Amino acid sequence: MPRAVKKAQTSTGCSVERALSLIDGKWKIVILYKLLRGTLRFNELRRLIPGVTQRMLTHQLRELEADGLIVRVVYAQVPPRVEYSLSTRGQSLEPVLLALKHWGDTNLSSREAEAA
Amino acid sequence: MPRAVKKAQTSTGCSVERALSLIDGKWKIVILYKLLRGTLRFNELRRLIPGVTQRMLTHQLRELEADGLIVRVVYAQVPPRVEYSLSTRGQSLEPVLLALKHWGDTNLSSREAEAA
DNA sequence: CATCACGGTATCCTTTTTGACACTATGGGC
DNA sequence: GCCCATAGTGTCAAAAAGGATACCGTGATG
Repeated sequence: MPRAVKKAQTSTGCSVERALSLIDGKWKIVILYKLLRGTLRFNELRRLIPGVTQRMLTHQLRELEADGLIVRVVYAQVPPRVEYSLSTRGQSLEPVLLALKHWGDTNLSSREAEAA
Repeated sequence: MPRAVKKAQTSTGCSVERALSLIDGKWKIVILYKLLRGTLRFNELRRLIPGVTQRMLTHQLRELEADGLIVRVVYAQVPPRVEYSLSTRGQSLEPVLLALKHWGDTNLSSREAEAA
């Protein structure tokens, strides 16, 4: 998303905007979506999301973590092992994620989505 | 939102992404949100959304129209009169908009939103 | 010894988005 | 005649986001 408003900046003030600023980013929703089903490691996410680069994935994960939507757990092992999972707050996004998916499934039947 | 995926491009294929690409843009959600309550004219929207510039508002409205989410009606008058309202498809987004707002209201109490 | 996997970083470049600002047509009001 | 409002458009430039590519350390594998 071009970018939503900077972190919780009460412009129009509405919570919708603030909410959006947290899930704004080309991959965030997908990441959250994949994590709905459970914990995943960095490269598992990478494989589940075709097209994302390492840099982008790292970047988006860090932002999600900073916004308290996901939890990052590092295991001091070699090779490194880092697990990502939804935080309580992230889990509370489930209804939104599902509403979005439902809408997409219902109103965007692949290509013939031109009928207003 | 920096930008979601280009128009309905089945990357991860998931409908969530496609749905997002339609509502991606710094002002789209707010516009749709304002229109939930009914038809509005260009300058009414402009006044309701502080911070948006004429160019941006026009731009976002055109994209929403192109995606079939809103309807634009021009009255051949002077001064010009253009009314915007949600299309059927746009209206079907209501659950998503509300879920988002509800989540925002519930999980983002202004500033103390740091608790994971 | 060379290579692979893991989970990143760092750097550079391009594309996309957004913002600033000026300009337009027309009719009415003063 | 001059100014106002409406609903834009056009151009330019800045900022932000995203992508490509290379590199790192370590231990196990072959």
